[in-house]
Amino acid sequence: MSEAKSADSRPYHHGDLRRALVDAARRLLEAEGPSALSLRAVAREAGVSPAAPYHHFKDKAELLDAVAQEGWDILQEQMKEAKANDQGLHQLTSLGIAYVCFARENPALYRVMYDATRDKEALPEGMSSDKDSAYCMVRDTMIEHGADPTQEIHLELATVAAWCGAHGLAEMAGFRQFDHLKAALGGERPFFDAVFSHMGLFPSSHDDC
Amino acid sequence: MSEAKSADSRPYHHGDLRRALVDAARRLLEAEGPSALSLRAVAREAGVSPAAPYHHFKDKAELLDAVAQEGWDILQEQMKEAKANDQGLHQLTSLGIAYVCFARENPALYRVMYDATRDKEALPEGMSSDKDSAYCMVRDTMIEHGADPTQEIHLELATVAAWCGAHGLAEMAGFRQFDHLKAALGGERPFFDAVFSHMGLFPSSHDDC
DNA sequence: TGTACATCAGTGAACGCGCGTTCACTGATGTAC
DNA sequence: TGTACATCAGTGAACGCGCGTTCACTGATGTAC
Repeated sequence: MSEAKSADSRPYHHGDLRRALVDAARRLLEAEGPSALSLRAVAREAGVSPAAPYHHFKDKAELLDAVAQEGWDILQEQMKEAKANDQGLHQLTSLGIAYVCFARENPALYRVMYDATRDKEALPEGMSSDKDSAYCMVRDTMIEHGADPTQEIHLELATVAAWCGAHGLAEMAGFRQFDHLKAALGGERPFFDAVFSHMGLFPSSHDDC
Repeated sequence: MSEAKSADSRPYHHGDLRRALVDAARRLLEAEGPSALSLRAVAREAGVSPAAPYHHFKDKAELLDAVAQEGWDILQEQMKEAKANDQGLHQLTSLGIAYVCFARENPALYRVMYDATRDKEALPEGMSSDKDSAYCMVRDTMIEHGADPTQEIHLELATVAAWCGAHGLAEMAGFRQFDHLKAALGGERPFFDAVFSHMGLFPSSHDDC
């Protein structure tokens, strides 16, 4: 797992240690879980002394922020792709499935993404009012599919409701209790699809079959 | 905050240290957050030596389990009460609101309740198949209100969808981003109600006004 | 009623550990002349 | 083209800390006779 190279193969100066540290953090995260994510462990994983990260991050929290930020970037990228690969009413469900799949494939990263914001009492990056934030992508998709953009409160509530459903499913998806449902429905994605279709907001991709 | 009493006011034997430790843990939890919940801190808060808890719990995890268990008990109690105080279609929304309010009032406890199960890869207590589990309460309420109990998969999916929505909202409810929505709607409970009503599964208590 | 004794539930000191962070340092790099 | 020097990005040892857990202990309690 470790990226540490033998002493003579790596030059004294790293090149892009900041990048390497964030990568190391992500590797550690998925291999050992969020509780293993100490600054020292990240430095170790990157093959560097415990003091080295301080040339790139003010403190541990700043490193975690960078990791979380990258998580949101990737999630948004994957949602964008999912939306582009689908049309019509299914787009909203595709966004939801992309969201939940991301969380399933990167459970520890997903956790860090929310923890980083909870500690700061700030917004998760993905829910900011930036045009490309994941949150705005969901809201805009709703508008494209007929939600009335002038009914602001209604629109926001619908977006929040969808987001809550997706976040809830993302955190629950791993419970064993659902194994038989996944089996009965033919896999994880059909399971997600079916749960979304029961949420009212998300048209199921099977509704029109 | 500390329950420690002066040396001569507390007898050498505590009486019910197990109880006192769980209480101390809950106090610590809400005052300092989940990260402050060490075994030593709990013992300190209970006014007892760091070794004392080992006469009542095998290790730290077992204490945490007891705390989580108590959390589920309280949540289930509050949901039961909420259901009893409401009738008809609103019952489901009442359950949801009780759930989210509990999480809002005990955010750190709520976190521990889910963390304790994640670590064991087991089910959360509240989602067990016990007759009085919170999960079964939601499912049974759906049946009472017309869901077809013979369509097992459909019924389970609907319950899961509702649970996901509630969990998601429970974790999001504190974000500042929603302050203006809460204000516009007249408080937290109306906000929760409105989000639930956008989830399709939960009839809003305003739908028939 | 009094006493010996087993059991239970505490104490407090100690263990080894990994953590975040700081510090004086040094090796590599790039720029001015 | 060569050299002096400032700057940057690493090192490795050290700091103090709080943690979970163990250990030999001791004070209080309850029971048998």
